[in-house]
Amino acid sequence: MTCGPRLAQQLRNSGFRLTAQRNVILETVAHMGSHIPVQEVFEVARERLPGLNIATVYRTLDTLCEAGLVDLLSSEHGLLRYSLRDPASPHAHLVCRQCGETLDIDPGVFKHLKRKLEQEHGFFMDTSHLALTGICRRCRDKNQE
Amino acid sequence: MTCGPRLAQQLRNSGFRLTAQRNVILETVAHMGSHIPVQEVFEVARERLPGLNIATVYRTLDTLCEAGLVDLLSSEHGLLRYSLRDPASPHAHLVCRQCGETLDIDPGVFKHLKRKLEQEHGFFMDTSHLALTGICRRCRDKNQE
DNA sequence: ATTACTGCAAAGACTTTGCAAATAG
DNA sequence: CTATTTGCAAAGTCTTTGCAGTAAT
Repeated sequence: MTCGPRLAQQLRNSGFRLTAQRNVILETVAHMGSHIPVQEVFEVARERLPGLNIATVYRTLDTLCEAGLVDLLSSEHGLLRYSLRDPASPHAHLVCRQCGETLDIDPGVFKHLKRKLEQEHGFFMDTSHLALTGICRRCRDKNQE
Repeated sequence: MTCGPRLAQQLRNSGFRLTAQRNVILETVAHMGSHIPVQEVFEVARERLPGLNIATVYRTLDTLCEAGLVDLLSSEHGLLRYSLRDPASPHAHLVCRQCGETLDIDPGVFKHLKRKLEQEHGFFMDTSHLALTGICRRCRDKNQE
């Protein structure tokens, strides 16, 4: 992956020290996509850094948030979930409330809605890392059998 | 309030017993609006039912979910939040991430988006109790000073 | 009379914190 | 060298569960 070093540099520019733990955690998040629970970051990162402690993962993700590298997202059920913040390709997710599958979509579909909310309510909607809940086709078909 | 008895009846029709605790909790949720954390339901309900235990509130809200009377929502930070499900007037919220103010809006604005997601991704979006994050006009103006 | 429901207390899950040892800069 | 960061363990929060007593039907 090419974004690892770039992100690490970005972290240093924010005045944080670059440690092995932060490096691995950052790369882990970068590889795992979006809406990742802390526990999963921990499990994957620990494979590369066996001594890693989960408290460090919590602290590091918080640090990465401060540095603007990841975002803390709202979650379906009391768990902290993070996503890599990627200004180059903002995106949104469709999460099936039945099977949990998530689809990444282009946030272009929100243009119409966004404009409408601005005009009608003076509200400027965040369209990056938005997660919409619903039912995917497969589950829906299954339910109708 | 006129919806109390109606909701209680609905609970019974789902095969659950109607107890004082459930009655009070149901009315509490009905009065408190949306995105209410469990702890707040507990505090308000306990004023009317001093012996009430918070475990009962957790269990009851779960029951009310099963009965389809309330919805469990996704929350900004590891807390369970519920909203009354009101089939007569589904609605969505615009939440300002800066001042926290929430605006209730008509879910009609999602029609276009909903259709698009169905056509392009086979995804059937939930449009009741949706909460969108963004910046309200007031905060935005303030930020630009 | 039955069976579901509640309160209590204890356990569980997730997250945060204090502190001494380790390490980046 | 110095200030940050880490691992560990302990504490803190929020949520769930077992069980005996209570109440709804």
